Amino acid sequence: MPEKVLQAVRGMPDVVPAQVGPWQWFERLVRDTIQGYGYQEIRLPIIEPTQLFARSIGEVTDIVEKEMYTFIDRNEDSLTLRPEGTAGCVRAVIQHNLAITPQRLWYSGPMFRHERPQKGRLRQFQQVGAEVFGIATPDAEIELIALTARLWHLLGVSGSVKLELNSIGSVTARAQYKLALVAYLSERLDELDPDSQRRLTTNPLRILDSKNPDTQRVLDGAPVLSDYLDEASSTAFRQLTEGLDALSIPYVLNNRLVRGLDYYNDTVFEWTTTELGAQGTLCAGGRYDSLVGQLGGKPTPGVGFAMGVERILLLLEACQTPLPKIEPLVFAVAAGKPAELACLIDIERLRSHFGSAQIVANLGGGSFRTQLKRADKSGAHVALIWGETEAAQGAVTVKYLRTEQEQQTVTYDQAVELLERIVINL
RNA sequence: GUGGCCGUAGCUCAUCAGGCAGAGCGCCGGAUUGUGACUCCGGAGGUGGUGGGUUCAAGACCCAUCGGCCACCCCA
Repeated sequence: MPEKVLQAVRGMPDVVPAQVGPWQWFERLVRDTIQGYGYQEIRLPIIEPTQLFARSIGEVTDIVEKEMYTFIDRNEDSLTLRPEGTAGCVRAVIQHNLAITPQRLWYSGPMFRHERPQKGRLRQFQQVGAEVFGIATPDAEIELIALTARLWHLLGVSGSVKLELNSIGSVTARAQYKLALVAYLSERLDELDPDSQRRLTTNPLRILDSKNPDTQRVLDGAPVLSDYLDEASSTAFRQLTEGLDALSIPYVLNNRLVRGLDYYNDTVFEWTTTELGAQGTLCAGGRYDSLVGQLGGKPTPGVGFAMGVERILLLLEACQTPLPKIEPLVFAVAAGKPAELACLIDIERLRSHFGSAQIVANLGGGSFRTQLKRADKSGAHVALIWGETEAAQGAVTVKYLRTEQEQQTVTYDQAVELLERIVINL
């Protein structure tokens, strides 16, 4: 079966130019916002030793068991395309001793999970994450949540997102709770859905966020995690909610929110939306005070979150958030040999003068009519015209494409002035 | 990984009781040989996702495969 057309790997789509506008806008906004809180960017490799993920995410999680892109390289080492960002970030922090003093870090890039693609779920997807190392107090959580809340506001989606919060306590508290939960659910084994029955032995806490209504009904009578929290966890959680109250950030307490990765303790949170169907989690995170030590570093508390960029972009679309348009300032039109050379020289001068404004040249010749059609289609504010007449008098014509203003034939310097007036009004 | 729906021009979609494929938009050219958007005229573009089967005949029916969508599972 000769495959005629090579196509992208399933679940790993291209982002074509027509779609790239929202990406760039989002990326800039996120970078500025995160760095505005004093977070520093860290750039991490896409591939890590398989062991790193097995040991951090948890051996019995779905991610490690069946979703990782793992391969043996030429040195016989087992490597894995990262399924999430925290593990690699922690590895780097340990390797470069970055947590001697408290650190705020952020990163972005592609993650890989072999799942069946659907809306808001891809095999290669983009995440932006932020992590705080060396801070054991809940002011770190408050800051991270405030940061994300600010982002939703800036993106114009704050009306469509909801913050869910929980504390899953310390390792020992959770172990005790797990016993109680298993004891309770074992009594009602036949009332649980098959998936939950299976998880009773593998990962009982995950039963809590089962979507099965019958299972949820069984859980109504189950022991509650918050009853098992020790003093320190309860105090920290109270301080967290007090901070959010002070900032008027609304949240919903969800004592069945447990999260899928094993390394969390105490705080876990999720920003969700109902606009995107089944894949409603936009951003999620929590505290992981034992992970650094567990991976061989000096015991250092950590908190962080990761957000899924594609999902947020889908939400922007659903909310019809208006995006700033980027259109060319100038489309340059020229005809006739001397005029083309004059144009060539002048548009380079314009680019030096106007910096980041788009100055688009016509390529490949064509009649004036053709070139002006291209100018119009480009969305440019003005067409600058170099023709025989202009060349003869060392001038250029400024033709306004978006307003009723008359076109003018002027000197280069005057043209720059006219363009500056447009730039100011943008 | 499981289940359901879907796959026709660059895009949005028609057609059909199985009889050699169409529209709108977009694109290119012209009316307007130095002036875009509106209008008019003309044109290019499809081995009907791919491979196989049934049939005199298949884009339409059957199977497989690839891809998309939706849900489950899981998660960002």
